[in-house]
Amino acid sequence: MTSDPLRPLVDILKTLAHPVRLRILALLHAGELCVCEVAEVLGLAPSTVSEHLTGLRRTGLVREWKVGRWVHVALSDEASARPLLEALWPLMAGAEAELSRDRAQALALRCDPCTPSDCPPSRTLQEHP
Amino acid sequence: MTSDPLRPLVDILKTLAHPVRLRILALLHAGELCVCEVAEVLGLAPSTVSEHLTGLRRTGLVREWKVGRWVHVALSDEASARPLLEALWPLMAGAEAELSRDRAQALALRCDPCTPSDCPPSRTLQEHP
DNA sequence: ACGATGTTTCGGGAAATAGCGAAATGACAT
DNA sequence: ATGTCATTTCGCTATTTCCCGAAACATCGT
Repeated sequence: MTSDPLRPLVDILKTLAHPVRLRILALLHAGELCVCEVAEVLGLAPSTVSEHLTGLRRTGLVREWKVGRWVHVALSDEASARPLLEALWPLMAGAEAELSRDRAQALALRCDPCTPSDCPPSRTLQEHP
Repeated sequence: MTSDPLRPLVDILKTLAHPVRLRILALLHAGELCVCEVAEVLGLAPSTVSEHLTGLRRTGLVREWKVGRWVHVALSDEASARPLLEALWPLMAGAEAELSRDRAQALALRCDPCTPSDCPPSRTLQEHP
């Protein structure tokens, strides 16, 4: 009933206000990943990561699409999300050490030898976007 | 032990991620107020407002100082907070109707005839900063 | 000293959030 | 068809957040 016009902004800020979700966004800043890789890098249960990603998608910060049996995730390219994300990177500068460790681990996963059926489809992932 | 480098940023985002605290910041964008005026405008118990303000002060977004028996509040002018606050106003544009109603009510309070002892010391407050 | 007024702290109850494992779902491979 | 693997949904518990009223503080006026 009470149409609370601040609600959309509050939803976005609440979504941002969690260390795991910030780490996910920083990871995706280096390129797209699939859900299982994110879970592996963060050391969390897949169900936990899935729930975080649901929130990030609900607020339009992230987009997902299916590739075979994997779900790929990337930062949103919508006009409403871009400026907000761009404003976010400098704020995370203080955590660069941890975030670059995350990126390195994602990169390592990506390069691991694995059988074709174990390996999610190729995607871009760079150390320093 | 684990010194979580994202903690400071998460704290700030959590502080921002609440409609009441956003309304307080928007109110203070028009000028300083005392705690009881903020409580009156928002229609909340003074203790509730006090607790919100404690959070805002903890994260360096506002500053407070005593003036007689009143506590005045204003936006922080620290270098760390300024850019963040400046980035915030455009994000709140969608709630301009509600926020300007708040400002108008604060302005009205300010102009109410009141006995000297009931009246907080003078301060600046403008409709459109 | 006393009472009045503004503010903060404290205790508690309701609601939201975070994490997990187990079970359900969907897509591929054999 | 069946099994496997990636993902999501569900049920649950633990923790945190939010709001209030009562009580404690603090400051002013008389």
